[in-house]
Order: sequence, then structure tokens, then C-alpha cells
Amino acid sequence: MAYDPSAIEPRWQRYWDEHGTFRTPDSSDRPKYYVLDMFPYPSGQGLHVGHPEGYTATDILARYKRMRGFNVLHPMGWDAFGLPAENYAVRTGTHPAITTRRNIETFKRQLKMFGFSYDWEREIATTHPEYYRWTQWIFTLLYRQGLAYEAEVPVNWCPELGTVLANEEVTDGKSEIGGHPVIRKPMKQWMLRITAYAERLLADLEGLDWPESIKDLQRNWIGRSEGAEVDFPVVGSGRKLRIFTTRPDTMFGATYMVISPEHPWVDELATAGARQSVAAYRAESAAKSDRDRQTAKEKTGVFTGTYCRNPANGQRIPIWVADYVMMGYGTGAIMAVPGQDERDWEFAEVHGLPIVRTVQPPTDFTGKAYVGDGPAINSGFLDGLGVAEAKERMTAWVEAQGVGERKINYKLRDWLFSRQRYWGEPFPLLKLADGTVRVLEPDELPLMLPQVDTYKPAGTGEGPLATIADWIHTTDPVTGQTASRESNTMPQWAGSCWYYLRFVDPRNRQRAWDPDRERYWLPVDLYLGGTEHAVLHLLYARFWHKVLYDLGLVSTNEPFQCLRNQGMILGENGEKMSKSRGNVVNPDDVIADHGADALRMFLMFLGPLDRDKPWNPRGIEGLHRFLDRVWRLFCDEGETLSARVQDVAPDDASLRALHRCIADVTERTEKLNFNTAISAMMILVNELTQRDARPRAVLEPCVLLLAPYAPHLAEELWRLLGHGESLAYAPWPRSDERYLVQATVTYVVQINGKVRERLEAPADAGEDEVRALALASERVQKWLEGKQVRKTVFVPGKLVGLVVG
RNA sequence: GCCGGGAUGGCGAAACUGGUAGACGCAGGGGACUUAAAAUCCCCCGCUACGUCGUAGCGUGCCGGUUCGACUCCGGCUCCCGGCACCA
Repeated sequence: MAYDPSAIEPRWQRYWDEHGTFRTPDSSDRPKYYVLDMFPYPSGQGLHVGHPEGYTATDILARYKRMRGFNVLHPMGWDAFGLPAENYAVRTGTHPAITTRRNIETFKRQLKMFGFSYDWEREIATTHPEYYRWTQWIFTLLYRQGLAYEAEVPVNWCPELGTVLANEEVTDGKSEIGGHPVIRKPMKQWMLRITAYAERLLADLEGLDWPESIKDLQRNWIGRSEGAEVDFPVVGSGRKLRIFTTRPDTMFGATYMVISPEHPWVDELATAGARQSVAAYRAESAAKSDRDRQTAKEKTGVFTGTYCRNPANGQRIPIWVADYVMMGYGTGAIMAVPGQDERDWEFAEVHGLPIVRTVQPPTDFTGKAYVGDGPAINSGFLDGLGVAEAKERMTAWVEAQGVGERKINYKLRDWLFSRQRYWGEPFPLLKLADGTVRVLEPDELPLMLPQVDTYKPAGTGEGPLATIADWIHTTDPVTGQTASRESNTMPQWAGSCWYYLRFVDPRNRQRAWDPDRERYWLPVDLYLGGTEHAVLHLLYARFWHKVLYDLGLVSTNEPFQCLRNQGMILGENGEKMSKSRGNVVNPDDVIADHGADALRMFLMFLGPLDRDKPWNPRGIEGLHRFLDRVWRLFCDEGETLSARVQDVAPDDASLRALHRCIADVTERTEKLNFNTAISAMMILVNELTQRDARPRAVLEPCVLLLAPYAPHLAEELWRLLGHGESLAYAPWPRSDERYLVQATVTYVVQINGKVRERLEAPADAGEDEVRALALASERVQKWLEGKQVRKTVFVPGKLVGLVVG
């Protein structure tokens, strides 16, 4: 009987389903382990081999942890709201719910073919009303906490398409679809006040077991900077222009001011003579996209005709308008210090403004603006102080004078939470006739998505929901007022912000989750996904989680204790897999040819989990061959076990190989070093293949080691060995120290650092003994001829080094 | 420009805290079995030179340093990938 995955695999998949093998109890004496994949968006393309890489990794860990005695929560669901289904609906008129259901079926069928040990009874979809009901509920919590508000903010408006686009849909100022121009247009939008949590989102990264690079991405995104806000009195008016600076120490060098073209005081500050040029400049920069502004070669700007007084030295300095200052950061106004700021220097050069150095550059400094450390100069009471000290002194002075205060700023902006879309969660609120907003009570949820005739945008910048008058306009049953609903829907991020919580209690109809279950399962012990979600998803989910924590609704401060990234599986040509590149590999085909077990193992064998790796069509054959070899260890021609598999005492060499393998596979699986765990198994199988005797005491642990990696084959072999039950909960083999220690070891002899000889020595030999052996070697003596040994280096079990001269 | 990550045979890769570079696999070569092929099993496989086993030299992107000894540590570069980008 030959190894036939196409027969074995569906049989075991059916077995697991029928026996509920992976159904997870919600309480248990066992320690818990929550291992979670970033759930997928079920696209119409189906899976390519890249998707299951991470899922295989988590599945190996889930299966391994079960065998180690953990109660494992390993669920899967669907992040199913989103644009592709909606765009498809616009083209074809098919309701996104239908497309979504169809895509989910395909994804699920494909995932099942891999034999992943998900508890499918916990499957959820963000688009299901019983799910988004609670997404809406969380929004009402945010609203009541004052963390959701409406504001006029610029959005990506595409006149040609008659719609607003998400940032992802805009490249180089053109729409992704059709390449039409996109402009910024202010519209009323719901915002979430994530900035209120900036400090905690930053500080709490410290305690997380995440890749340092991901933490860095989040730190940079949050962009904390310390400095001061200072008021500069406007000459000839009672007003004070407030600026933010991280370099208060350089204030004596502030030779002019700049305000952003969007600054509310632009009109007012422009004198009669300057009014026209200022207005023209403002119109000009409004027409520029963000991108144009950034790529401009030369810094532009115009003088307002008005002056400020520098509080540090009382000097009168001009106020300019320039678009290198952004309204969205700080106060939208700066003090320009060309001596210590490259941008200000550049601007000062172009517009002939004075430059004063207030930090002494080193003597060999040849550049323009000097941003490094050095003693303060031309700075009155700060002269001679280093940058840090001068900052501190100046900030204290500013506060003492009452002209400003210490201030911390963040790059992080509030989260634009509205989408002009159909296929998303409707906002659970009513805008009442009296101008107030009433968020819906839990028993009024879910606010269902209504049926629409067309999925096309309204053309006014509003989403398709705006066109359904009888849904938009309603009467509030509570207050009796006429009311209107929000025509925007929530972004796709919303549903993925809390799905890990719903998995602990996915069928609860009374509440979003049961507190006891949450306390039992949270936090997630291993969260695995791609780096593309390094910032947005992970930051948004952490934000919601902290709000829930503050409300006492979750018991942990952070949702994901341990995070790891999987790399990408690239096409054969080393490029990203995509339909347009024609290098997509379909797992259905690979499984048909080689089986799911071979594919799982190959995906893991390709290289380290977190690296990008190109697909190699020949490589899969190697893993198929390996599993074939495993099979032949157990079975030859017959329908049953080979006669060579016997209850005999194993020989020493087999036991050594086995225990070495147990130790290696265990350690490497724990560390997620799956590629080297697999090579450890290959070494064992190669060793056993060469032997005639197949002692059961060696083969059984061997099957268990393989089980997390190639579960179908392992189950089948386990059955052939006479076991009546699945091995999913069989105890993981333990390695025995006795078989790991060697009687003799190979020593290398280095002479002046170069390997000149290898020799066997007893494992417990001491330095003198090994050195004597080395010196006795003919080859070593040849290298020592006419020289003296000046020093000996001894590394137990490894090497003797002789330094001669 | 700034912040990450990477570079090791023909290819994917391994090497725990400085101590045998290339485990394991792919591709390639040779042999056994076979009428033959496939499959399987065994052996070889970094480069160069002399060459029979072998011996020596070189070799982990580049240049330099520390060390008896460096893929590993330090300084300076090059190229590739990802992220951010006039954030004051």
C-alpha cells in the first residue's frame, strides 16, 4: 500500500469534524492557550499559497500545545465587510452579502483541505448582524465616553466617480480605478479620539512580546515629541500667535514666523498691501495635493506684512505664510530658526531672511543649518549651555514669564471613522430634529443595513445609504422627534478591532461576551499575521481594548501579549504573488498533486517564518518524498503495518537519534523555528530508514513528533499502530537526558586559530588529557616543528587551540 | 532624508551566549536494483591549485579593526526590501 494523501486526508478531516475533536471547552483544569490568526478578508480570488503559511504555523502550535496539555482556543472567522464585494455589487447588482457568503464558502472549503484544527463552531463574520450589533454597541460606548465626535475634515473626493475614496484607493493623486483626479474636500465625518490614548498606546508597547521592528513602527506612527508652546505677541494688535517648538533653546535665533496657509488668522494678519498676494498664495496651495507640496523643489511663501515680537529678545520679526508648515500638527504656526533647522534655512535663503546661529557648530562643520549639540551662542542667559540644558532653562523661563508652557505633541491624528459606503456597519445613532444626537440603546441594536436598489454612490459625496429616503428619515420612538440616520458606514477596521473578544463567546445573544470567559481566555497568547497590519489594525484594536479596559469590560490592558509576523510567499520569480504577474500558485492544485501534509510541511520548510521566501515548485516534491519515506518506515507492500515493526527493545543508536530529535523538535517548535524542526525529523527518518528493525518504542514517539506538522499522515500511522483514538491529545514525547550525552566527542585542534586536526576524545576528558592527545598527533607536530607553544586555549567538548610562534 | 530588516554554494537555507562554515532539502553527478524506464536504496557535491587517498590556499556583500580564533563583536561603506516623510 502506497502513501496516498488523497485517500487519507479527507478521511481524517471528516473524522475530526464528526468527533468534534477540536471543539474547545470554555473552562478546564488545563492551562489555556489562545492562538489567533489575523482573520482574512474573503476575496473572490480564493486562497493562494501565501495565505496558509501563517495558518499552518499557528495550527502547528495549536496542535503542539494540545499535546502539551493546554486547553487551546484556535478560532477562525471572516473580516467580511469591505470594498471588493461592494465594487462588484456596483458592477453587477449582486448584493454584497451574496458575494460574501459565496467567497466565505470557497475560503472555508480551501482552509478545511489543509486540515487546520480550528474550532469551526466559533466561526464568525463581521458582516453578520449578530456580530455587527456588538460592533455598533462598542461605538455607542465610545460615543458616551466622548471619544466619538463629528468634524469637518478633508476627504479624498473624486468628482469623476462622484464619490469619496479611501486613502488606499488613491495613488499619486489619482483614483486607483480609472485614474481620475482626486481632490481634498472638507466633509462632515465621524472621528474617534484615539489621540486621547496616545501616551498609553506608546508606553504600553514596553511590556509586549512583539517584534521590536513593529513596536518601532508604532512608536514612529504615534510620534511623540516634547517641547513647548510659546505665545509671540503680534505687533500692533492684542493678539498672540501661539507656536509649538521642540527647540525652545533656539528662540533667540527665531528670525521670522511662519503660519500655515490653512491657519485661521491668515486673512486677519495680512495687511492691506499684502492681502492680494496672500489670498493668491492660499488659493494656490489649496489646489496642490499633499504630494505636490512635498515634492516641490523650492520652499514657497509670502509675507503677510505683519510682525511679531520675539519674547526672548524683544526683536520685531516678520510673519510669513508658507505651505511647508502644516495646519494639522502643533498649532499650525512656527517660529523659524534657520540657524538650527534645515527647512527654515532653506526658506530663509530663498526669501532673503536673516540667519542667526544660536548653537556653536564644531569647527570642522561645513553645512548650513546645524542641528547637533553644542554650546548656545547669541542667546543671552543661555550662552554656553548645551542643548538639553538650554532647552530646560528656556522652558522654565517661558513658563515663569507666562508666555507659554511645556507641551508634548503627537503625530498621531484622530481616526477618521466614516466611509461613504454601503457595505459596512451603519452608525447606531439618530440625529434628532433639535440638533442633538441620540445613540441607540443595546435593545435597539443591531441597526440593520437596509436593502438598496443601487450600490452606486449618491454622487454628492455621500454614500449609497443617503439615497434611501425612508431609511434616512425616521421618527425617534423614544423622544418622538423627527430624526435622520447617518448615511456613512464604519470602516473595515471596525469589525477587526474586537473579533478576538467575540471568539471567546461567539454565540452569546445577551451580550458581546461573557466576562468569565473573557477573564479565562484573554490575552491572546500568540497573534500571528503579516506586517501590513503593523500599524493601523494593531493600533486601532489596542485603542478599543484600552477603552473597554477603562470601562471594566475586559480584564487585560493589552489584547495581544505575543505577536509574530509571517513573511510573504513570493512567486517563483521572487516577485510578489499576484494575478497580474501570473505567478500565483493555487493550493488546490498543490494539494491534489502532493497532499495537504506535504504542502504544510513545505511552507514551513522554505525558511524562517518571518522572512519573505520564493515558492519553489520542485521543493514540494522533496517534502512529498520525505512523507513517503516516513510511510515506508511503517508499511511496505501490505495493507497493514510492515512485519518489521515489532515490540522489540530498540538499539542504542536508534534511541539516541530519537531523543536527539525529540529535544530538537520540541525546542524548535516552541521557538517557531519550524524549518529546522523539520530538518531534525528528516535526520531521524534518514537514520531509521537505514535500519532493519523498526521498534515500536521508537516509531510511536516519531509519529507524535510529526503530528502537528503532518496531522493526517500521523493520525493514519497512529491508527495503523493500533490506537483507537485520535492522537490530537496524546501526550507529547519527552526526551531522556541519558540518550543525549555522548561517550566521545570530536575535538578540533586549532593552531593559531586555524583548524589543523580533528580527534576523538572521551566526553569527560579534561584539558590536560585533550592537550596531550593533540600534541601526540603527527599532523599537529608537523605544524609545531621549530616553534614554541605560547598559549593553550581549551573549550570543553569543542576545541583545543594552540598559539605558537 | 529618517527608522527598520536583509545580503552565506548553482538554489532555499543551517550554525544556541565568538570556537569544526554550508546541517536539512532542491538541482546536479556516479553507482545498485530493473529487459528497460519510473520509483526506491547507496555514494559524491563551496572555489582554486597540484593531484590517487590527499595536501595547501582562498571563501559568509565591500574596506578596516578587536581577538589565539569573527557569518557572529566594533567602525566605515555598497546594494536590495519594507515603513515614514517639510511633524517644527
